[in-house]
Amino acid sequence: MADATISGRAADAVVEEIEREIVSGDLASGRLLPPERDLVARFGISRAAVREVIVTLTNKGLLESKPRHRPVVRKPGFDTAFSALGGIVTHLLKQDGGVKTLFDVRIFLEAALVRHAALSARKEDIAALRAALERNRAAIEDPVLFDNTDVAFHAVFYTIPGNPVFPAVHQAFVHWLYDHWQSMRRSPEQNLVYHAGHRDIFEAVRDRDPEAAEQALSAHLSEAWATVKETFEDGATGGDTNRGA
Amino acid sequence: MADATISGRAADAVVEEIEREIVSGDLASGRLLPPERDLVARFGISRAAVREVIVTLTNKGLLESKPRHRPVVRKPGFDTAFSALGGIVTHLLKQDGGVKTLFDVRIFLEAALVRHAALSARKEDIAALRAALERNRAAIEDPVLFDNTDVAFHAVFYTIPGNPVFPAVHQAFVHWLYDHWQSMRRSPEQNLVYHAGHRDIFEAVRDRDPEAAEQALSAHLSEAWATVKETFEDGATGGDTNRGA
DNA sequence: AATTGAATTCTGGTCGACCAAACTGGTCAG
DNA sequence: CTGACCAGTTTGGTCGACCAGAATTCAATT
Repeated sequence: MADATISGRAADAVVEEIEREIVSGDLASGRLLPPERDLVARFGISRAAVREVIVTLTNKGLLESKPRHRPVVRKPGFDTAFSALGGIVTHLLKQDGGVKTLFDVRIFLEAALVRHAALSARKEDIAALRAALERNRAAIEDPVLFDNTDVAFHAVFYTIPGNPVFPAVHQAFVHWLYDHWQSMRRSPEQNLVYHAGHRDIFEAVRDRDPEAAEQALSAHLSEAWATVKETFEDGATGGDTNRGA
Repeated sequence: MADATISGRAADAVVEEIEREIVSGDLASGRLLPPERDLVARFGISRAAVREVIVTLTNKGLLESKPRHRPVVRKPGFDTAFSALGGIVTHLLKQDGGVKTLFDVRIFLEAALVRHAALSARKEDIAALRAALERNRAAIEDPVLFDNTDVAFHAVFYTIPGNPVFPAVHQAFVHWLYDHWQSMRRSPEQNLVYHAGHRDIFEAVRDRDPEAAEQALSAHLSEAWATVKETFEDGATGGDTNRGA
């Protein structure tokens, strides 16, 4: 499968070995990978092959290699996994309805999360939402800060299920959509509207009304979409996402 | 970003260029990538660098390179994106509660999908579900076929929203969980139970009852989880055992 | 003694050459 | 005329060497 990719190269065995060592903790996260030459000696392969191994592991997200430095070991987390997607998704977004497609997914997922929150949020969760909402309100005048608090507010919903995958997904969404999101520099008036959306969502959740919460979330994001959309629909292809297969 | 992650190398510029060409269609999907030497000549870099480019693109999922053959261009799709995750997720699953974490996500997402289906499935969708259910019923005696029809039944829900991301996600789930999934499920009696679960879900969707649908799905998958769980909980959650392969 | 800067060494980046498998075509036997 | 075999070419895989930037060390100066 994914590991054995499709290769048959000598490098592959080494890739698996290093992967094992990283996962098992023999190569602790944060540590530096041994110098390429050491690996050459250890595995009896050429430097080029080692190099290939490093590139592969880097792309897999298990290593973080800066231009001229030793690669740093990074134990994989779900967030790591999603960041590995980055490259491809970036291109997918450029294709026809890419952004809309992704945004739709976000709406869908977040609607479910909000519903879930309305049904099973604990007191602490509600408190966290309230706090995030307040910070969001306080930042209405500050474009940048509002942006951050906006993201933070939504982020809370991704943490409520307590499953590490959701925050990772959220992070990925933010990352991927950030450019578009930002193209439409927000005005205080706009922020006011968004904040109102957040408030509606919060209140519905607080009142334990899943339907209303989902509805509010849906309305809020659809609204946001309508605004974002304009930023890159100067002459769009018109194709509307759906019905792909 | 993925670009910037490793960048600094000469190879990076080439990676971006090739990426562009693939996305733009200049390098059509299915075609073979030009020989490495051609690229060497064209970009004025060494063979090793070209090689690195190819490895990178392969890992990104834009190329499919078999051991001793010319790489094949693969236009990225959302499915491609998820398959890129494979390597990491495979390892994540081996860590402590990895499988459960992922399975929970599946339950969560699929519950939302089922609910969505109950609310907005079209006639064709219902018909597709009915057909899938029937095929599933007919296969109760056949372990392998049942497996396939089981997956196929669930798959229908992922297609209903009409967003290409969901089928890709489903495919990824199946891929990642398949091993565990397969460790058990092989008795007709068990299949009977599962089919009943499917039927309950279908009927709820058909009757346009989102609550019941979600409930049925949740029960069905939780049940499946309970069974799957046993297949790898012989010793348990705590110590992470192995080193082994 | 502390600091700084230059020389040394270490390490990653790049390259060109060599090897072996795959592909091509052309020829010869049936 | 057809098909299998063989040689030449193409092309990917591997390697060792060389280059340049980064880290380290150590000594000279303040």
